[in-house]
Amino acid sequence: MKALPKISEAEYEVMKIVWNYAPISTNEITEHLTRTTDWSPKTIQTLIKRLVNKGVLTYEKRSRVFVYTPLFEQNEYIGQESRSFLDRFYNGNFTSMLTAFLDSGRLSDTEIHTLRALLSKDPKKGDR
Amino acid sequence: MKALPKISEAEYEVMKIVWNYAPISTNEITEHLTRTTDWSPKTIQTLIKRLVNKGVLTYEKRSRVFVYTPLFEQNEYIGQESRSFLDRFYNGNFTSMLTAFLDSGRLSDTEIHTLRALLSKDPKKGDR
DNA sequence: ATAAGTTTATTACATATGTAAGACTAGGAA
DNA sequence: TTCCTAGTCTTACATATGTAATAAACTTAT
Repeated sequence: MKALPKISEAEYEVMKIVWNYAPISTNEITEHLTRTTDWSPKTIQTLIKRLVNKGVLTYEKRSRVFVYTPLFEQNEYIGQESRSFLDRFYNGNFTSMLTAFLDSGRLSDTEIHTLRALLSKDPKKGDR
Repeated sequence: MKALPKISEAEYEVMKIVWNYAPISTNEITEHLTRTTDWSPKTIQTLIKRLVNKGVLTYEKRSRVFVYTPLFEQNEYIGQESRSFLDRFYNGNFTSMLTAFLDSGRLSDTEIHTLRALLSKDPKKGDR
């Protein structure tokens, strides 16, 4: 799996919308984002353009409007980011991260319970 | 807890050394980093300077050399980064992250076992 | 006291990012 | 067919980051 292009923080906000509603036009993206941010439509257009240049989005021209589609799944991207995050801060070790979270008391008893339940489920076949 | 300054990727490499060996001089930092990176000493000095400007490091002058000390703990910083990472990619929800990892088969059976053991330990008193 | 050398400070420059205005173009109305 | 306007493309500018060279300053040996 080759490395996916890096998506900046602002660009990622755009992508959240696109992943959710693709294929989607500039105007639709803008509508969504002006509700959650205070960005000018011009700014949003710049971000979309950059995402196209980076190879994150493609578009198709529908009469006078462009309609955008992502070139890879959100999950793929989140997976890549998660891996690099774990590498950077926990030596690539999920266990270290959990330990740190437990030690810092950032997980509620309920959450701990949920996590334990998740881990006790049957593993998927073919993992080994 | 106020937000800690943002540390860039290259700067973080410097900080890993400083957190490990502080108080530490420019030269010592440089020695460590030239072993693991191909950065010029000049580059490393720039990074150190920026860390001081950002309020990540202080220094003390020992005759002609500066000796640096971090202004906050690595754990604090990793905690902040972890929080913002979880927010950005998993809606602040640790459980979602674990689910994603389990689904993508990125955790070995052994690791799953370790995690479960961790979660079954007595919780620390005073958490609730 | 001064020169030499070591260490710190200033300046440099390209790319990335946040944020946006202005120029250009093509589809649709007249 | 022509013009208007919505929509896209180009340009802009400040800050951040990666990467470093050059200038200035301070210690210490002479």
